[in-house]
Amino acid sequence: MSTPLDTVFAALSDPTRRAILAMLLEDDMAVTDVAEPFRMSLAAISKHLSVLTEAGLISRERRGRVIWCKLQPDALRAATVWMQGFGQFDPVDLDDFERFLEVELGDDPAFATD
Amino acid sequence: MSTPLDTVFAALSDPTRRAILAMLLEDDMAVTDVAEPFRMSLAAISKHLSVLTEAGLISRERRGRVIWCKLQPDALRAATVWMQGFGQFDPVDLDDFERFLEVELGDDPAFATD
DNA sequence: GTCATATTCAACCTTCTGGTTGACGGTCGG
DNA sequence: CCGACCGTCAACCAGAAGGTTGAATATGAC
Repeated sequence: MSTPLDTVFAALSDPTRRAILAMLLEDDMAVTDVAEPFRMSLAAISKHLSVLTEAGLISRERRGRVIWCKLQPDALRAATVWMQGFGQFDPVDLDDFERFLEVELGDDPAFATD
Repeated sequence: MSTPLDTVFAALSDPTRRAILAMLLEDDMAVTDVAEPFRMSLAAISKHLSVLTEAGLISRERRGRVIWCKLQPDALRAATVWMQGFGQFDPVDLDDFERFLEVELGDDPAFATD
């Protein structure tokens, strides 16, 4: 058996999946477009999207030929409750977050920045 | 290569490790005492503690024969920054957190409540 | 209907994970 | 010094994770 918290944290533990979430923060995207910047097969990305869907972090909706991926940030709520219980967290400056994301993407070996 | 965020989220994805962190929230503990409530070997718990140490979530300090485990909640900061970037998080009621922990412990198949 | 596009499925491989057991090394008590 | 206790290490195992490729499916365009 695995709790929601298990699957959410496990989903977040992969840098490719976090990069995908960051991309979806901008806008909804088709699967093919999500896959484009990564140096791995479409099938691999499709699997990552399944993991994110299982965790409730995104939803997928078919419109015509295209499947659109949409962020579902509410799934992070339980995880946030858990973490905040450990205390002492200052409110976060969103500019920090932007910079943070850039560094993270740069660090993802599967993310083609070139 | 794996980023700090990878290892922190991976560490948190296991219910046994989250239970250990919750126990350490109360007080520092010796390894043997950490292991006591779980239905698994001491060696297995030792491995879990290594994972938590690698992630920076706890520290271990030898005093005499006994190794004391201590929570290092600062390691959660980067993860918290990441998650809060995804928005809309109300401040958390700590009573909720207490109840949450109990439910979580009850759900961990390796945690002997009997 | 046919062809191209969009996405998943299935089989496979390799590496990582979480557990086991048994042997080992450090430290205290007598 | 000796025996008991505390914790880790090493070897092993089963299963999950993350990637590949190639075939299959579904829809839209013509």
